[in-house]
Amino acid sequence: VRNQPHKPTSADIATLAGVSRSTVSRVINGYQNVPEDTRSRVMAVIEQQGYYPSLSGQTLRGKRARCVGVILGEPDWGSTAQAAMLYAFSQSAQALGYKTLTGRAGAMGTPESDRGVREVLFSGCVDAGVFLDARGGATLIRQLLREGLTIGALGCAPETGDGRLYTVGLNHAVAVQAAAFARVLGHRRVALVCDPCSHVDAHAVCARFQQAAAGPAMRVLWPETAARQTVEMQVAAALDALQCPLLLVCADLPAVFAAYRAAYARGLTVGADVSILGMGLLPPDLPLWPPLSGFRFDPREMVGSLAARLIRGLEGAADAPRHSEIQHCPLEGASCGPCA
Amino acid sequence: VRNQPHKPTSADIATLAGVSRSTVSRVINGYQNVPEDTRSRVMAVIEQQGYYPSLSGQTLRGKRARCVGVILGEPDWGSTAQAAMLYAFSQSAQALGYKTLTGRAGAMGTPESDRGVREVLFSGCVDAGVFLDARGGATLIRQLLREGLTIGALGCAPETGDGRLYTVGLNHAVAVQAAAFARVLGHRRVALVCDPCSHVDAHAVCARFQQAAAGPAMRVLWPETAARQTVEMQVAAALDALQCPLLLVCADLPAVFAAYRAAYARGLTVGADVSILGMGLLPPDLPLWPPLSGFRFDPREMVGSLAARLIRGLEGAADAPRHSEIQHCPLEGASCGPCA
DNA sequence: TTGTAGGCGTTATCAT
DNA sequence: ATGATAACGCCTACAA
Repeated sequence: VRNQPHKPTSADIATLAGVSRSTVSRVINGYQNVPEDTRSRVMAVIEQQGYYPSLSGQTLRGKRARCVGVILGEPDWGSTAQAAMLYAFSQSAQALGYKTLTGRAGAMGTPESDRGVREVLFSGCVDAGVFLDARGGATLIRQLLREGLTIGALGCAPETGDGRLYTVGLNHAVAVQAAAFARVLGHRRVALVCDPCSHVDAHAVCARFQQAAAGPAMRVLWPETAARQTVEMQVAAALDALQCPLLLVCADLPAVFAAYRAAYARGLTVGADVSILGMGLLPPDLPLWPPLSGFRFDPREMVGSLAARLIRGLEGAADAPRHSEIQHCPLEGASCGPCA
Repeated sequence: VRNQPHKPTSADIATLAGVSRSTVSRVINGYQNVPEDTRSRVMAVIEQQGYYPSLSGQTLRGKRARCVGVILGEPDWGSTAQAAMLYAFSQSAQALGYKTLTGRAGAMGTPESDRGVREVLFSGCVDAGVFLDARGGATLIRQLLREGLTIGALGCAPETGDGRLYTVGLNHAVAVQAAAFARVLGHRRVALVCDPCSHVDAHAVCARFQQAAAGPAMRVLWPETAARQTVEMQVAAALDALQCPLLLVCADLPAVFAAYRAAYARGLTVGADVSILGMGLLPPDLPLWPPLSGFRFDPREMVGSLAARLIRGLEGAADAPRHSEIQHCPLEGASCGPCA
């Protein structure tokens, strides 16, 4: 830290404890071959002086930094979701004794963004890098892996082989279950809604739903144009195209919000005129009325799994799975009723 | 980064460019006295080799790290609000060219938490520390200031004198305006709701509202017990104690959510039977129906102001204000109607 | 204009 | 069991 009067160093501790710097280091790092009385004498001085080893010194010397670099995605995109992930990742890493270093973000794929990423990952005080939104970064990530880095990524296809890429995905079977749910309730007119900026798995789950649900008994609306339209436009288009009662299947949080807003704005009753089904990464306890029905994945579980496996891998465990799929759980709401 | 084949150092660049390490350093740091052809030759090698200076080496040598340590508050408390602040702070800092290092958090005031804080701030690769929830940490912060650190803090009284403590607060005048608003609409029965875990300013604003509004024309309910009760309990108590129509003044997001939920659950019409007025740190575009009325402060503006002044101070500007007060703006909703 | 040398705080190696 | 030493990558005062 700059401007600091004098932060004690291991040399200060050594002098005060009447030992050498090596012995202080041995105490800090818990070496076995240091007798109890020496150890306690040194520790006393450390406590009393408020000494903390310098991370710069340690990493320079080649020690593990116990720190993960975090790369955020496009700032304007899904800021709520990304904020939750950043926070959850920091918490998970902290619980495992790791710090996180967050650096410059930007639109993936531009030279400027690549520079920002490398500035963080090559800073020398980071053991691995995590991309909270890897879309558009596949080339960069492969490059970094070739250069020997350990990487974690959200929204990125898992690597085959023994690479050091850790990934996590949603169990796509949720789409089959959601389609069955809609069928049992008798819905015949269904529209899929998904933010263009959403996690890649959201789009995959939509595709899977369409495949599982489409048939003579059910018409599923999911226009090509959805990938370029805001959720508000998608919802409006669905309400214009389909007759009530209809079902909106929302694959992410912005879609859910847009569906509720549009229903209220048009004076439609949620759960009767318009049914809303959530299916994707959704936080618990949304302040919606009526409460949301559907199937949700927990964002915290997702990043928690990534953090845990990545750090286990960093600690040397060879058996940390490179990829995991998280499971959904039902949301017992009232936003999706039987089709009148 | 560990396990990396060979990250090029300034010595490698020097050899390849046919100059000495000092010249490479001069190029990196933009010294003036290096001729253009030398500079471009060195830069070419740097680009081609993908060289990035080691942060550890730089900070060890005494250079500014351009990195701010971020201390989170209690994990379980107000996680949504805190996630938003962490994300917003990282973004603001990044925009100013600073990284953020997030380390172990914990209940402030315990020895274990102090250790975690110091581990981050004394790591040697941090120019300042920011507490996103300084409640309970006043002693520690004063201690750190005495030790010469630069600190930013949310929810902490500003320091008088020329200390290096940067703070930010809400303009309490919002309470006066909210009280006037309630009076104009003719409300006579009012209850204040505020999460016990909320930002300190939320409680202060509540107190100010009570002071500004209480009188023969208006009864303001804000029991002592509120500080120990969940927002759900506070809302329920208010609805039981006061006759409809009544006004719930909500000083934070959990309070707003609880108010809407309770109204719906009891079959009361928001804006008629129950009016809801938001007054505090609230995100924009909440998916509430009817939309929220009230006065909101922007969380991003708050941390943005803190980040900007703190970093200006770190950059050597003597005139960066130590404290700032952010202003509220109206929320044009329909959740607070005239009292029938 | 450029190179040389010393040191920032730490730890691994070697010698005692 | 402990101390001396070198090295990690970088910056800067000084010398050329």
